Amino acid sequence: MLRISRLTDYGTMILVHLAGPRVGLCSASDVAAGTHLALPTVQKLLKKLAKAGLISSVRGADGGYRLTRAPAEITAAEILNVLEGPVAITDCSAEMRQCELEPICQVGSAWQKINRAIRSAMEDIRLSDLRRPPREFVLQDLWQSPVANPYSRSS
Amino acid sequence: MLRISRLTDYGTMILVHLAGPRVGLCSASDVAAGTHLALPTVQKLLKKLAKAGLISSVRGADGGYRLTRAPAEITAAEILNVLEGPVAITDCSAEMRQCELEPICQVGSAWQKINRAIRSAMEDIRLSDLRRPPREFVLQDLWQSPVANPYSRSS
DNA sequence: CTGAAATTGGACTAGAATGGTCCTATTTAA
DNA sequence: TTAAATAGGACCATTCTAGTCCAATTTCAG
Repeated sequence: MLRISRLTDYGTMILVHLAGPRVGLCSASDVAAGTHLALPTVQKLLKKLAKAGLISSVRGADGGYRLTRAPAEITAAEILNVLEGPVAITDCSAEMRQCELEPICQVGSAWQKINRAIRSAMEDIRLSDLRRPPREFVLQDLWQSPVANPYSRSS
Repeated sequence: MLRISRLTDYGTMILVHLAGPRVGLCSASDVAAGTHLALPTVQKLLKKLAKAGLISSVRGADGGYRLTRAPAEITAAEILNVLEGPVAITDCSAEMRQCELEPICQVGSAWQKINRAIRSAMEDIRLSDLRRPPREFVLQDLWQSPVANPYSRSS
């Protein structure tokens, strides 16, 4: 169905939480409470995000996590890349080598083309755009057809 | 990894084959031979494509399949839709109802935005664009005896 | 020094999804 | 009537995913 995994969605929620207005150093428990996700899952994802350098960690008592960059400096493409792996529509487009079917397969490089389109769409969206607007606003805005979101950066 | 399934890739290869220059009614065996995919897999996919109306079928001896429309009239979005299901980055964006986390989840409608970007990128690409430019020596290969297919297990 | 609160790194498992095959019924040309 | 096709599923092995848990390490506070 061409979808991201649930963990990627969770990871994004976590990043959004860490990008919150007055959030400093957050422990895993803080994040779990803030996002309503299960603690073990949050721990796992925080480790992954830290390893990838999107967030930094402080160990020991009173430790926690925080973003390494401002929310406006982090693109959706980056987030997907970390949580989901590189965007690669097909096996063929994933690897640098050409697949063994290459002399046979009649499908050209269009998948790559689609790939790039997706990637560039996601590079236009920042973590700061992912924060949902205040509640009243959402209620009237959420189910509209392809109209620009007033809160997004590049519209 | 945000990728389409292998079957979707195969299905696209099949459509590309049916969109070939002087291809009329093709039996499943013809398609299997032309694409070097395993016959049962091809049969399964042809049935699916026929059911979705992308191709039409003729039953009985000398039956087969053919495209219902010209290759330039079929978009990649449509193909993905049939083979992979609707493009829906997250569960939230898949269904018309709002998810239960809606009052809690801070992630806004940006996934929908990414969704639309992907969809529109794919509506700009037609089946006719997916055909790779003809290469004489390659086309000859298509009529040779089946070559070991790295994707299929038996025979 | 000791204990509590954290992160780190990985192992483990149940369940779902995927890819692939096969079987039976039906249709149609020769 | 027979052979060559499609139609519609059933079935299974394997992989992937989501979620949990454990043992080790680090650090702050008394």
